[in-house]
Amino acid sequence: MPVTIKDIAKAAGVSHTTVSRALRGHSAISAETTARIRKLAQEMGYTPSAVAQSLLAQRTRTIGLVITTTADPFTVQVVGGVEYVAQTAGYSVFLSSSHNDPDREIAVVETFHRRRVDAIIVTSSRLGSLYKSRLDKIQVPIVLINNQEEGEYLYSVAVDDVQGAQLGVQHLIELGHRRIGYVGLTNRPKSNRRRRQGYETAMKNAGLPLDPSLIFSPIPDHDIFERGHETLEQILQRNVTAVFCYNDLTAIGLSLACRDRGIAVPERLSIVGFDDIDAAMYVTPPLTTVHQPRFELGQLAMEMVLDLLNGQEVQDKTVACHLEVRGSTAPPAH
Amino acid sequence: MPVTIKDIAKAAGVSHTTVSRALRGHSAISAETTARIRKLAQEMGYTPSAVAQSLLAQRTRTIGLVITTTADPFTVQVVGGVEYVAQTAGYSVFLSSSHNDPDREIAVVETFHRRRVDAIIVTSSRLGSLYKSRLDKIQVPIVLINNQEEGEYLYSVAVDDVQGAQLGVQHLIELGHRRIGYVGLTNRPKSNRRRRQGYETAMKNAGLPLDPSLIFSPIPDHDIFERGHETLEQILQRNVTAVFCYNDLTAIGLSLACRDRGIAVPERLSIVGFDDIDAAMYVTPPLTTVHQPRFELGQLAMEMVLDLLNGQEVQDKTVACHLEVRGSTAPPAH
DNA sequence: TTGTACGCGTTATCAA
DNA sequence: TTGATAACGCGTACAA
Repeated sequence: MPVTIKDIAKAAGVSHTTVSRALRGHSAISAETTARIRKLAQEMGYTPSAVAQSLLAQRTRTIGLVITTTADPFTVQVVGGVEYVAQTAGYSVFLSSSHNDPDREIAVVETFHRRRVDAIIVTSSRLGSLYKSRLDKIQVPIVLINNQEEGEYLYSVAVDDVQGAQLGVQHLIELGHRRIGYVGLTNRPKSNRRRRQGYETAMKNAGLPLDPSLIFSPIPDHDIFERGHETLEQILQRNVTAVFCYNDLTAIGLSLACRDRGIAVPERLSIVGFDDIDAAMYVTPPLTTVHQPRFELGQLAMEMVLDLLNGQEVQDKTVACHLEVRGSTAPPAH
Repeated sequence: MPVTIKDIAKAAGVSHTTVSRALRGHSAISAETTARIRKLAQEMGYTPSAVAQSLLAQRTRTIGLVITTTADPFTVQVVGGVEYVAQTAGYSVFLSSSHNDPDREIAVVETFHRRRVDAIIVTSSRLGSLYKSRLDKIQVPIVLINNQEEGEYLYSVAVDDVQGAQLGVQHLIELGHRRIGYVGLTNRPKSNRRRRQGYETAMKNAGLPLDPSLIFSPIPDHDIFERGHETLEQILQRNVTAVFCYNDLTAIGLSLACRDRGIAVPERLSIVGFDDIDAAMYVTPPLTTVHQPRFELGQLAMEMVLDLLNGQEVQDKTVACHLEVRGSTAPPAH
């Protein structure tokens, strides 16, 4: 059993109230007893119980962080950002994985509620709408990262998909490409729509025509190799010199298909991805891609939590991406 | 404020004791009132407070996990393993980074102690010995991962460096290599000694001579490129056809130096690493390496914690590695 | 300047 | 079958 203020009180021959005050530097305690008690506390190895303090204060200085899985590299850096800000502000972080399983995600949130966390941060949830119905029960602010669901008590921090996609497509345009394709992903409808919108904006801004036949939608069920091959077939028929892909995995699948088929990247086809996952740097050729500031997303989410807990007004935030130019893009061949 | 059993008691016109019992399925409460109270609790959105339960039970069902940084890919999978087992067993995990800063590491442990975690798991700590002195204060089991410090209350789970290194060297021997070098790292003395021991065992088992001039020790201060070049110089003078490296970063540095110098890998020099970091798969050629079962390390550490909390005897554990054969090894040239 | 008494939400003991 | 009371460790209003 850890040492309590009562133990110290007994040892010092004072009441536990005096000990409590002395340790907290209360002005109404004589300098002498304060010093004596502090020395004693030090010697006895006293550490206050955050559990008892939490019960009394009705506040735990704790937040719950829900991630999909630690195997997802995206998630990991977000965790770093959240934890960094939390630690600096004196908050502790509960971490739990949902493994992309809605039931587990509910269970995790339930557990956080039992633990009386002061706030919850959720990354890449597929069921943001679920929270709306449970929010009256969990009387706690919930910040969603990269998951824009509307609704009261629901706050969000997200990457600027439109701006990011625009950046990637502009890069291709500046290289001299004119027939640029968009390779989407239908099982992420919202962000897919936004990234496609960024693509279209960039095309329009450059005065390039929007050709619907240049929008490709691989079948999500297939693995990235199959998808890459299928998409490549279509791309080759369309006489496209460059493509912007919904994400890096899609882009890498396509790049591998090109290698299989003997299509030179970037000479014959330039490819731009989105996310900047670790693999993007290591594939051959290294992938030009739109970088998501993951650590910053985590930081912002936690800062938003702190603001909310301080009773401040907050509004949803988006974070700008930047472009990582690598080896998968070049001017068109002819 | 969340709903408490007192609120329910008031609404049901019974004492809070009855509510507590009804919710916990105590046998001495009539089936009727039990049903009535449970229904009420459901409607009012009651969730018991783990904080209050913890205070009473003197047990939080919480553990603290100290990592270096989320930027370290090794760490991340360990977290996954710990969290998986913890969640299954009904424990919640506090996660905190030390950023390899001893002062922060102390602060983190101190915070965990304040939170009254039931146990602490520490990955890749450089100051395991620090815990020995603080252990009387933190009356809690501490499990170290990949950091074998001896001492009471200190438990450890670690990868089997000797076995792993042996595996890597055996592979080279089976390919037909006879002059095999060991590239060490002096700033990790303990694991370096064990991996070197595995190298020596494998050589001896195969009846090969142990030539001290085949042991290379790059200067740790230099970056991996410099180290790679320096080591390569020495290797070329020694007429070695294959090397086993302390870790993947060292191996990759060497591989890059080979590319710079026009030394063909694996034709002219076979290279084996240790760790199996993500990059190992992506470099050219992909690195043959000894895989550390990171997730499993985390699982074992948490299982050890559960055993300890159940009052069972535990002993330190090591986990076997396996070999990932990729493109950086081949039979010797001549 | 210090101490007494109470309450935070829960469970356990004892009594009714 | 149910209820009153105490306790976990701490902070605070009030009293001395």
